[in-house]
Amino acid sequence: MEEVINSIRRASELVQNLQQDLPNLANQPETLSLSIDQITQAFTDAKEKLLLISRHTQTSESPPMLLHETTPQQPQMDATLIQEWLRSSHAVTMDQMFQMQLASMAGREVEDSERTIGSEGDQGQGIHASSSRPRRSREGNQEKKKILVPAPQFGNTEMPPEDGFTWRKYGQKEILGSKYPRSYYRCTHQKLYECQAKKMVQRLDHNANIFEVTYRGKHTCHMSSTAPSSVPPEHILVDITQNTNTISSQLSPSVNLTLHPATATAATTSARGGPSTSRYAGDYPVLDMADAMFNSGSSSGNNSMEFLFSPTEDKSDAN
DNA sequence: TGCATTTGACCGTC
DNA sequence: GACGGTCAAATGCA
Repeated sequence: MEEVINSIRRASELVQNLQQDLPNLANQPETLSLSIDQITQAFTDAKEKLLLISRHTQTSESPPMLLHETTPQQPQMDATLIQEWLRSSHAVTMDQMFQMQLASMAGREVEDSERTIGSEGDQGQGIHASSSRPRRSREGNQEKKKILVPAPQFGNTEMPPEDGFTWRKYGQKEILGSKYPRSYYRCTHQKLYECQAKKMVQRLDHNANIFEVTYRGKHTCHMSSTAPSSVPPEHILVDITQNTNTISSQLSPSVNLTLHPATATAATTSARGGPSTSRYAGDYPVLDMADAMFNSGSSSGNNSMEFLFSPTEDKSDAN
């Protein structure tokens, strides 16, 4: 543990040095980049050591545990951070993840106030004043789950990392007081499977590298036997439809993302590859892979590599 | 040809 | 009336 602390101290020192030298380094991008790399490396070292300690503790003291079943204490925060990092396909650096953590903590205040607003209840019950176009009532009391997701550094940085579902963009809106527009997505299979899941994506004003993603509604597209993914991502459905407050009060959603071995398969990309469309065969494949690597002794009893490369399911989309 | 994205307009809520 | 969420025609792409 001492090594971890030393690594963190070293990283902190580097950050302080960088802050002091920032005015001088502003014209030296290469030096600046090098400095950032050093900081990143220091934090990464600390994280890796923490991970090792965490693994050791977990295997020696307690049975494997689903992450969301743990209490949001410090070790859990670390695991969350690492998971977020893994989930972003290493597209963000570890120090960005720390930024995210800070941003997320700041976001709690927003969510607290939102909770108040959300609890006002649904007043619209599908009464449409207009006859020109049938419209759905606003789902005011629908459970929401707000999360912060790092923007990829490579590829399409306009979109947050894929989240295991396929989404179709149906709108974009400039939001008052926000620098960046909010994008609206619904499940690709909304019509086919009457899937009501939706999400809104918006960059944070103060940190364009982080997306605030708000999920609403349940994914029902996995319930059908003919559904595109044969395994219902139950853990995610639960997260979306419940515990809005609980989830919001924690660091990030990944705290609550149960790693379901049965859902893990290699990731595939859309044949059409639309920028906002993500198609994972399973859910959070990167997380699953990490789970396989780090928690291979889980209660499932499956060989971790077997579940990673399970040949059992062709999860290609029904599109 | 079919599906996804864009974008202006529409509509409900406050 | 302002704002946010949604619709749907137009457009793009493979």
